Amino acid sequence: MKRKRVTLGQVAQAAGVSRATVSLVVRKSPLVAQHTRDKVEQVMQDLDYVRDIGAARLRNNSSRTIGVIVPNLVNPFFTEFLAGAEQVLGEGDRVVLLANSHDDPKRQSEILQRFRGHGVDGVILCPAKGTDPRLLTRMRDWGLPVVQSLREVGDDVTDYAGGDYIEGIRLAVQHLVDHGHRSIAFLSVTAHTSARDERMTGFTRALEQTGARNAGIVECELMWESAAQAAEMVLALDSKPTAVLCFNDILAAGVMLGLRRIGREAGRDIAIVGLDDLAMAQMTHPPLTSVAIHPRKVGAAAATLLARRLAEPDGAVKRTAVAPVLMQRESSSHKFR
Amino acid sequence: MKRKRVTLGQVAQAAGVSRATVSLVVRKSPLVAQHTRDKVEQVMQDLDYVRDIGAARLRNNSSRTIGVIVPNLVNPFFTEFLAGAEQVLGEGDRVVLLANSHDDPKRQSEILQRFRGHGVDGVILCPAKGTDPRLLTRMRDWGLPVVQSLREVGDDVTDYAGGDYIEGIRLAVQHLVDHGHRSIAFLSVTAHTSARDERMTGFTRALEQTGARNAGIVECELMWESAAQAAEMVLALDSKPTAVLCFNDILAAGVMLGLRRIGREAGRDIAIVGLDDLAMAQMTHPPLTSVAIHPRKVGAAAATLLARRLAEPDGAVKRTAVAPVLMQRESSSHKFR
DNA sequence: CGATACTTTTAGATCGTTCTAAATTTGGTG
DNA sequence: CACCAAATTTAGAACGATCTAAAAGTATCG
Repeated sequence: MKRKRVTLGQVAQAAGVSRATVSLVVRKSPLVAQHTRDKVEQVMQDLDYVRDIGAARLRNNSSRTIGVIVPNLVNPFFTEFLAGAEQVLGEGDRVVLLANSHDDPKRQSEILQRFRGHGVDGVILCPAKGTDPRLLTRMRDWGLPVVQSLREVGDDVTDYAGGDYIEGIRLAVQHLVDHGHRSIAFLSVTAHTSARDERMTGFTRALEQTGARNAGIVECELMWESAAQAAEMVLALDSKPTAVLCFNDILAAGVMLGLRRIGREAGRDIAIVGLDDLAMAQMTHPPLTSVAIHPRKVGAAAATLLARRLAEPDGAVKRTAVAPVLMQRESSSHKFR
Repeated sequence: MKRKRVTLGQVAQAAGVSRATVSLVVRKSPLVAQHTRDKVEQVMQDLDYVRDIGAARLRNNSSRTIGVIVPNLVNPFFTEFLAGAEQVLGEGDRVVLLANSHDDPKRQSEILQRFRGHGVDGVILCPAKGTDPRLLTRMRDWGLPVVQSLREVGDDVTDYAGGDYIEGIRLAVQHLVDHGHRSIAFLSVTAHTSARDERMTGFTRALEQTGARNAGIVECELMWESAAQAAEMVLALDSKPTAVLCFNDILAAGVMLGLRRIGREAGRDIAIVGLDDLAMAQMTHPPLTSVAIHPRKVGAAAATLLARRLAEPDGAVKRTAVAPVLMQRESSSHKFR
């Protein structure tokens, strides 16, 4: 029942030219005369010819296929990122091979092998936590171009696109200080990733710059339930924070929920600020002040970097940082003093 | 700089056997003697051989690649779906080619052509709104197996996996009636998809079964802002609904927000029930009663259906419906009478 | 020991494209 | 009209796997 493919050869025959000529037409080479081009294109239309990119790759080594590996397909932050990358890659007439590493380096390796087998031209990688930096040199040995994104292992060994969390946190802390807060706590996560480290340095640095006090760091898992439970621990801090800066919006939403459970209201009793500015930030109660990181733009930037790398394999390593923007809402709007 | 691929031939040479034998080993054929198998596998390890699936497909016509087309990569409902499909496909050692149709049939066609060019074994399709049913017969002519999912065009012409919205809405209406509601409004969307039609029939049918009154149907766009605005229209209905059933959780969250803006509180002044039970349903204020549709399970089911279809191309058309579950929360917990 | 029946292995064609190098056509010129 | 350069076209060998059909190796048996 499986329909047979229409091949270059069949088109060639029908158009009365050679296979090579049709191939040139397909690839829009300027070598072929206008009137043959027209004829061949007509025939391709008529026969519903579709070029077999796999067969082409066998010869010219370009599959127009990019592997994208994310650690979590349920986290909207990563799906926004993915959407941005897919968009740009699609516009470049490339196709996305998607896989979810579940933040597991072993699975991540398997995925890479699979991608290699499929002949991807390059990979956009949000490295799983605990990824061995040597993975990147192995990939270089394989001749497989990588762009890291959102997270990073190794030092400047690949191109990288990310949000600027250091600046993002500075914006958030500045905002809190402007509203009279002097004692700020940070709700962080247990998992160690570059994303976490970056935020931590951002936090200490911002405190130095503004002169506010570090009211303590509370850690929880990257799930809103866990953050809700952490609310008590935050309130129990000796330094009595008047504001909590959260690792991301999910934790921020969780902590607001937890606060309400114990009779406190974010925005009134304590200021809460998130990071990421997911769509949900506008729908929490109260609406959540958050720093927009624009994951979609980051995804688009990663795709652009990779496209450039493919065009120019030996160019200098490049980094792109998307500028963050503070979105002020009610969870931190009261003036404190 | 591009590293050369290790080929079957090189492995064969190093192991002192023919290419054909190595090919048999790769494909785990029982024909080859244990001791040659061991030797060859050792050599493959040593040389870091990776089988070129593209080249293989050229000969055996199976790329182990599945195209997945969703209309929206930002909507968590679809990303959960995607996660389920990716999971199952990955376990079957297949790989996902992902694309976003942005609910545009034209773009959807282009994507299909591209997928065709890449030699996908099959496609999981959530058809864009306005998809011409003839698309499916065209795909059949191409010999391209499809499973439709979540939405459907044409009548039983392809396999289909979806949530059972009719039953889901019945559960929701029953729940509301059990809590004393007699006059129920429906907040729907303007876009015409099978998903919408199914919910509408579900609604009328559930009303018949329970004897509750249709308090009117309000339409808005599929965005929470739009739903927030629709809140007033709902309250303005002549029939004074005591409960609103919403097309999905996004609209439900939006309408709760809109209600609060005009001084009403969901769960106290009016009951709100959503559909889908996204993660956000637990984080709204108040927490949202919703009917879980389990998009991840639907995605997994779609992948399973497609796998079966590939194994058995001429089997009977099959449908899978995932059973919905009511998740009762505070947005509808008060008893009315 | 030769015939028979497996079990393993293999040579060589093949999939649909692109590449290389050469052949052919076209056009201009003296 | 013969000749050279430029423009166009092409034959045939790749690419890396799998398939077919047949060859080579082993064991069993009378």
